[in-house]
Amino acid sequence: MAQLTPDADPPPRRGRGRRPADQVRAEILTAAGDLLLAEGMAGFTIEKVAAQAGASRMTIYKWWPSKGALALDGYFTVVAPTLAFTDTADIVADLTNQLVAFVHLVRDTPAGRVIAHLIAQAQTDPELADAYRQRYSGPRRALAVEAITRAMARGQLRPDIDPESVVDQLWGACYHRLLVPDLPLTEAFARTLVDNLVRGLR
Amino acid sequence: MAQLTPDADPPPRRGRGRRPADQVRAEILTAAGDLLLAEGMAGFTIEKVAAQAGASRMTIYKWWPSKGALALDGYFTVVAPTLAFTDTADIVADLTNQLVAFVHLVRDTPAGRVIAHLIAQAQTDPELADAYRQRYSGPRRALAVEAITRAMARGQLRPDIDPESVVDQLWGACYHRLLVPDLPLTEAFARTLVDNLVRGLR
DNA sequence: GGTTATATGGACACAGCGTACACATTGGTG
DNA sequence: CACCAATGTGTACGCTGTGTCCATATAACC
Repeated sequence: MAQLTPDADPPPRRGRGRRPADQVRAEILTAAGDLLLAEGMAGFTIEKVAAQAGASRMTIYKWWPSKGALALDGYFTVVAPTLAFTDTADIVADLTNQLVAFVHLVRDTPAGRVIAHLIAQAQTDPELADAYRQRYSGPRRALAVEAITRAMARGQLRPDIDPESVVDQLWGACYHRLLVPDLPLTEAFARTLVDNLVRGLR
Repeated sequence: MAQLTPDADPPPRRGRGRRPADQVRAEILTAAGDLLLAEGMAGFTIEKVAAQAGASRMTIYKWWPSKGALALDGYFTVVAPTLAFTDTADIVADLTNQLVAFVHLVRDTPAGRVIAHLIAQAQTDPELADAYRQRYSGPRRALAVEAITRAMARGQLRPDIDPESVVDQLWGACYHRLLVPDLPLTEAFARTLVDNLVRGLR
């Protein structure tokens, strides 16, 4: 996961006094991220994080206001958010590639479940909801919107469309299948989404 | 809410012995639905439901396997699922009307928050997830898919499109804004979604 | 070296879940 | 009508997790 050294099992035993703040913080964050990937938000507990980090719960409560805040920080610590958006001047190819990559991230790695659980938790945790929007969904939306806007300027797309709504119809549709899996989330599905939108249904 | 008689405040006091099973069941269900609309899944507690229904927790545990199951049953009891899909032979108008109605349901009634919380809870409650798919999202999807399929047969839409993906790009996009409210869920948004898809982006 | 900041262990009260047991009452059976 | 089984009720228990407080130990800083 995020362990550089294979230090394996829970840190053996810890003395009582103060330890370097940054070190403890880092250990808590990687522990939080690991636990999140391993169990999702279901088994994500302040107590477990503290135990796995070899820290005390008090320390966590001092630095993070809510469980959600800690989870989000831990997630970012472990997954190193890859926020790249390749821009090859072919908007259809770019959207397709980006969407297919997202589908694979969600389907083939634990990140999918974690994202689903974070969104779920955000429904009843306003602080997490804000943080998630500002630090994750917001930036990701912005990248897609920029790409679409550039394509509009290049004349590849109609100039009067609303890029934000397009984002919802591509990524939002995938999130929908992630959160309410009536049907599977496949690469073919991602390609169909782009095709539907670009060509139109008529 | 679901009270036919204004019997108001919590059932005063209850004797100790057995009561008619159906009656207790009904009282628990309306209590569950009311509580859900009032507080959402956040404050939805077996104990509160039992208190409001004037029943004992044991009874609830006997009949419902999980908190989610009870919540879903309660929700259906109170909202009387309006599963109508007007079919006026004009698919664009039908989709728009249906989607706009959905947006208003989600925005202007407590049902929106309840749906969001149910989906959230379903992320960590497999039984609820199954029940939600089979009893709610599944049937609703089916209605939209049928309408789209009929429109394809009538020649109003291309014959080679995948109706299911269209559903995700309309309703799924709305769910996305409900669950990750980066941007508001408006009637104009709903109309834009239909327009984007039908006309195409080029 | 002395002071301050901070991590730690331990204890507490509280909420909610899930279960168990004894008792009360109803519904049905004979 | 008498009895039995089914089922709701009250109460209590153990468990997990939360959030808070305290005293103590130790690092970091001046």
